[in-house]
Amino acid sequence: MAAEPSSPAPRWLDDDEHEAWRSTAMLLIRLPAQLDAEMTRRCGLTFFEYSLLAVLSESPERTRQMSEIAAATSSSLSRLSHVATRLEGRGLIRRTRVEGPGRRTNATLTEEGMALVVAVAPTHVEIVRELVLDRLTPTQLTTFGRLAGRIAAGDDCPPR
Amino acid sequence: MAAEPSSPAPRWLDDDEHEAWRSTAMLLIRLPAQLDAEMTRRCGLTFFEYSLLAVLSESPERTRQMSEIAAATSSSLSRLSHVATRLEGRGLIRRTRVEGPGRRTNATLTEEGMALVVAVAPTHVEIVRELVLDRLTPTQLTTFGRLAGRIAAGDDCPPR
DNA sequence: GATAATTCGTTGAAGCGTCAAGTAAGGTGG
DNA sequence: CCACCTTACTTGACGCTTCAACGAATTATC
Repeated sequence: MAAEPSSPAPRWLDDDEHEAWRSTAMLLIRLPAQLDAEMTRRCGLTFFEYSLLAVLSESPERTRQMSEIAAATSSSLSRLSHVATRLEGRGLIRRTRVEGPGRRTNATLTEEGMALVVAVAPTHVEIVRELVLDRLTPTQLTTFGRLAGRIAAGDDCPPR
Repeated sequence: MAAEPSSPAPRWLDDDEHEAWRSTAMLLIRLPAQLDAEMTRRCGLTFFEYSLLAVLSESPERTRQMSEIAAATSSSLSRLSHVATRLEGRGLIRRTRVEGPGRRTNATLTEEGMALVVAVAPTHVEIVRELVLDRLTPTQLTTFGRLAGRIAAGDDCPPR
């Protein structure tokens, strides 16, 4: 469990970097937990579940192929499949095999699912405002979004 | 599972807000997963485990009370306790009851634990650089850190 | 000086995500 | 036309986090 293969003198963080990293780490640790907690408490859906339903609600026919949803939500197909099983059990979505070439599966938002998305959407934006957007000025927010995007873009993101 | 008690017309997001939120959400979803994956792969420790060991390594006597560690790592006491059990099993830390008033427990970094921290620290900073710091210019990084801190500060953080 | 309340920590069960393997449906090359 | 590869999705087992309940040690209350 040693370090990397022959490390060439580590570049330690200077004070500015250290401070920036501290704040960033704090954000990464706390925000997701807060968002998820509030969503679950006030909407009965995890953040990921809501995202999934929202993606479907914006899709033609409220329908989309599983692998497309996975890409849209940055999740593994496996995770999506598990969550879809649960949401299907709750009657919020339905899965159907797509006729034609390949082994494709579509997920469709049911009426109940659509009703739920409509019902909780206001609460969702409110939570996002409380915990993120309203904590910065519009100018700061734009700046933050652009920088966050640059970090997240991760030209790499190795083929997981 | 309806919306909030009598919602007063939701303030939907404008285009700028929407874009900022998209980037932020992307960051919150991807970065933690990437950081954890790299840490586990290259260091044999999750990010949280490393943080815990690092906190101890910087403490006097390499020792600190459980509840203090929980606060320092923004984790629940329960989570910390489970992780401590595992790390203790690996011989990286040791727990001892504190004599005196109250029911306090100290965690101490063992020699092996300290050796591991020293060994993987360079890899840890390298990962942080690759995935975060080196993706922005120093100026951008400072700005980003300040804004992240403002969001994460969350004067609220309701009594969970 | 018992009862209750507070603080601190552990534990077990349940839920969710990941990983590795399996399944399904077509395509490709020999 | 059959062995093999690729893409798309599912499944089961395992590990980690959370939640709720409990246990330990002291202090406050009556």
